[in-house]
Amino acid sequence: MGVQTDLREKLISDYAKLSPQMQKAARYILDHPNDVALRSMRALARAANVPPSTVTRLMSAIGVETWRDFRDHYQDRLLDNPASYAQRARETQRTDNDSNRDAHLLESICRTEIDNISAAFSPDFVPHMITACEAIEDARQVFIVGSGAAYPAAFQFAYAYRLFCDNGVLVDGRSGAFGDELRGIGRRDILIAVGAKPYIRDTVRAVEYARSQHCPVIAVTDSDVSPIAVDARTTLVARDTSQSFFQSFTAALSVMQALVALLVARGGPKALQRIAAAEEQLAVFDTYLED
Amino acid sequence: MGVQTDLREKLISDYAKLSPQMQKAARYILDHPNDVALRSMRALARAANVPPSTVTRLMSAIGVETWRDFRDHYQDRLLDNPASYAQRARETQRTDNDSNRDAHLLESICRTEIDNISAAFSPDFVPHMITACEAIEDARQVFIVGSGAAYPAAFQFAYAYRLFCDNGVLVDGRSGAFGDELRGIGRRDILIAVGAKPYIRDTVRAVEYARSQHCPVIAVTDSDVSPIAVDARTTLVARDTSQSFFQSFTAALSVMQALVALLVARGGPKALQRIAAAEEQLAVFDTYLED
DNA sequence: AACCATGTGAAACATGTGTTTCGAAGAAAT
DNA sequence: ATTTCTTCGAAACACATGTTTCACATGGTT
Repeated sequence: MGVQTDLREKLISDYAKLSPQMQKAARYILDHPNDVALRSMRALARAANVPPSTVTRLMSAIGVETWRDFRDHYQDRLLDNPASYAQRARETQRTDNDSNRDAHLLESICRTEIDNISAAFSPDFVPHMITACEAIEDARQVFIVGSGAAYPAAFQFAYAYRLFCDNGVLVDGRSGAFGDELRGIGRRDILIAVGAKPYIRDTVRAVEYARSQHCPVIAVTDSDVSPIAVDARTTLVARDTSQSFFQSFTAALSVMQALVALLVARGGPKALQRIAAAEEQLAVFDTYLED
Repeated sequence: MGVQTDLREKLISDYAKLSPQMQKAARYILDHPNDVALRSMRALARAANVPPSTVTRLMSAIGVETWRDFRDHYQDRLLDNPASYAQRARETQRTDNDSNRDAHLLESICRTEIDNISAAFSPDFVPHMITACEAIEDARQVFIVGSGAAYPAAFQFAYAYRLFCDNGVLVDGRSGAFGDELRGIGRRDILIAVGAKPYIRDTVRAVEYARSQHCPVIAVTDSDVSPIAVDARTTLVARDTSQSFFQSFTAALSVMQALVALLVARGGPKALQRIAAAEEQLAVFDTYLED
């Protein structure tokens, strides 16, 4: 029985009693354990935005003699836990009892999610993404529609977009019917529609309505031939392959986030300025917890 | 420039052409690859019973600029940052002219997202996930709270959970204040709280209230020491590292989806049956588009 | 023999490392 | 207001690190 329990636990349990700066260091260590094993103390301190002395002090605060002891602990941990996917998969398959079936499922989910995202961000994807950006930048109003499981992705875009542009409209059917929210949509607007099979009727109808009003559509969907993608200005394909019964909208969410990031990057300092203003406003409303 | 294939191969193939002392160093490196990642060059030289200059010479003999490059390579291997990562990153960095900046950004976003998901599904994560499932299965009511950028993840879980269980409550502050929705929460319930830095006050307050009512909490957050995770029954850490200005809740969404998948898997055929019923109901309401 | 070529390790070097010290700044208590 | 007490970061420190330099040795070739 080791005298020292796991240093990570110690760090967590003592966290509340540490001084603010030490908390910053402790938090960085908890969030980036590999940095402890692989990088120098000073480098870690820099990354955590803390002077080196704080880290030394943290060591004695949690009862560790020297940084070296601490680092050795993390190095040992790194050597014991091979992070390799292949190795993990092999191990879980080797002992296929009941408790490991869950682990195997999670492993499989993880791989699928990564595959989906990788596929979404293929090189062919870039020009479509840029086209979408241009369309959004030129639009008078930006409507976003996504129902059911696709709603999170639509919401995410609308939420982030609102922070630096005020011409976004999330069409979620909450303020009355879909028709109300889409009123006045036209050729100078853009509709971003998110959805995968099984396609939700409301979403498809919104797309059809927009098309009838000559409003171009950006489709974030699971296939180039999805009903959402018919006659779309651009189609961003985000696979929803899932290990479970449900579709996975992880890739779609990721694409939406990437779209926002790209818009901000193209918007330059002006966009950043607006974001700063929005953040300040949120701070005024006491939305966030102070550190 | 030719991308370096695995340095280990290079070391083996050139072994015969090296001078005796360099062979001694090379042999030690081949036998103790982890020493390269974790120990210093001088320490490795001592262990190999060779002066430091020999190791430096070995570096240039195998065409590596500096010991640091060599060590980084071995560190990446230890972390199992698949070689394809580094390779893809270098390729995109290579063509870093102005026209490709967007492509580079997207590439970088993709890599970060994958990192986040990988980190979230680490092996240590499995037991926490199982604990969370058990807590949910035993709970009378399942409250889900997540504001701002975390809302998509919370919504996603609530939406999917509703398809096979009817004791889920999404606390979104829409039907009145947070307090109303949390009314009656107690020790037999469970609260799933999603949030990352900067922490939204309402979410933290919901967690504190739940705790004050002795209701256990499952925290899906960005750190073990997040205010949301204080005294939590289980903490599922989902990093939100992002290339853009915004946090990325992709990993959190993925974790929530995995939680649902696991619950269904553990629920067995009964859960599937309920899902089928729910789907049928949706079909009755003409929600989906028929093929 | 003299000569080059090559292999080698000790020492020098600038920089980086982990730790300690010290004084300032602020809060808490008297 | 004065005194503790804590927290903190800059600077100093002694040592380690990766690299380069240089002198010396060895062995082979003229």
